[in-house]
Amino acid sequence: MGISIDEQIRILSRRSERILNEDDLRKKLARSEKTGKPLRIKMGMDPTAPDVTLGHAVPMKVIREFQDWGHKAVIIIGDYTARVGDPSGRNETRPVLSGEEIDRNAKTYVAQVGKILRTDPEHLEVRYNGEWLAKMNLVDIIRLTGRMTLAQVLQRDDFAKRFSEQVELRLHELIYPLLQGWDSVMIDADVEMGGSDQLFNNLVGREFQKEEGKESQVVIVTPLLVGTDGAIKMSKSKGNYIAVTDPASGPKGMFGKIMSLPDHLMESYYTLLTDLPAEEFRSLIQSNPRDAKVRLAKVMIMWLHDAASAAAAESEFVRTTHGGVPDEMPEFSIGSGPHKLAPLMVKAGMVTSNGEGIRKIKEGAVKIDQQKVTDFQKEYTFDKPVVLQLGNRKFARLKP
RNA sequence: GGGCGUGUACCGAAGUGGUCAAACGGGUCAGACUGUAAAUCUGAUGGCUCUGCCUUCGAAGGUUCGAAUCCUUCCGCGCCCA
Repeated sequence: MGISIDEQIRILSRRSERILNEDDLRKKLARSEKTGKPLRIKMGMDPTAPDVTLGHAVPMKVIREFQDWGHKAVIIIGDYTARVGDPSGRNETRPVLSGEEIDRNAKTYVAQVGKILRTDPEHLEVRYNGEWLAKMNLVDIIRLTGRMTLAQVLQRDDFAKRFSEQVELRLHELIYPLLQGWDSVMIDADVEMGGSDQLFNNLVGREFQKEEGKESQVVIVTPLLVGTDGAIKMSKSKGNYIAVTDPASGPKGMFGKIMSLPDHLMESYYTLLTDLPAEEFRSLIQSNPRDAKVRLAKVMIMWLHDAASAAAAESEFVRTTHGGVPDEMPEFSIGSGPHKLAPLMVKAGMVTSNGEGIRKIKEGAVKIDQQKVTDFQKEYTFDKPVVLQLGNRKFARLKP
């Protein structure tokens, strides 16, 4: 394998907010090296929404390092815990999904995770925690809850906060960390990865393993990636996320989303999501933020798509920001007309109502074949396809 | 079971009889600027056959010339006491 343990720790530290604890990790790594037995690196995924985001990608990149050193990722799909709802980092109760929704989401996870992780059976094991949680009966569950006190559970920051602020806190939410901890026992995790908001949950696993007379897992938490709003943690439910499966270009594509990140986020994105050396991107960010962001976008797309898509996304971006028109856009057959423009904009999905379309025309935001439209009452007849444009990001080809 | 409180547009939050399609903030969209879609400034943001009309303020009824605002019932939610 060739890399010293010191070197491994150094590499891991780039994305580690905390390692609990480092000595244990060193011991595990050393033993694994000696025996050739890979470590089991656990990460839980809550299938409450179908997208794996760049937020998940941060701990997953760490897992990928472990895989590259010969260890095994164990991804736990929380099909059962999703029925409970992880309250991490929330100040409100998470909605509980139906079984079908969860299953549907869970299925797509494996493919998405494959963009980041090695997926051969040597390096990846995917488990559903319903596998063992579904078998527990009431007595088992009551015993599990008896392992912790209320005071211990309320140490968790968001629980404590909600409790003291008199925000709703349901009993089932308190059980969530216990279930997640039990997962670690069941799969014999050596290391559990997660965002820093998972710290408490992961430590429960460490504790439970010890109680069961097993070797305790090491807990590594990564910094939380801030979402596209530049303010709060990237999360599916807040809509401030970039998904690993987002298209490279287009109005909702990775390139555009990354370009619209506030500049001050670039350093953390470079650090957490790329492997470029810090000196390199720091100086680029300082000297030319615009180019630094383009570079970031391209690196991300090369990673999650491919080099050709990255180049195409950039050229499309440059063209459209300079008033150009992209090669590809959605097409709509509308018949020759006559048509008023606002309803066409609705049909093309650019606006949600005629009124909004009319407003946009009045604002001077609408163009047909690059010509600004000013009269919202005017009726148009088309004998050949035209490009309808709102702002410089939304395009549709209208065919007679 | 008892008490207090609460339900307003995408979200948060004002409004306690007419001047309310409803302040303000956030978000979103657009305009200007910019070799970033960042930042900043500006505008828009219920629907429509758009200088007017229609439908909204948890639901249903009611009082009134007139209700988001008052009354009745119902539903949802929060906390406290038991």
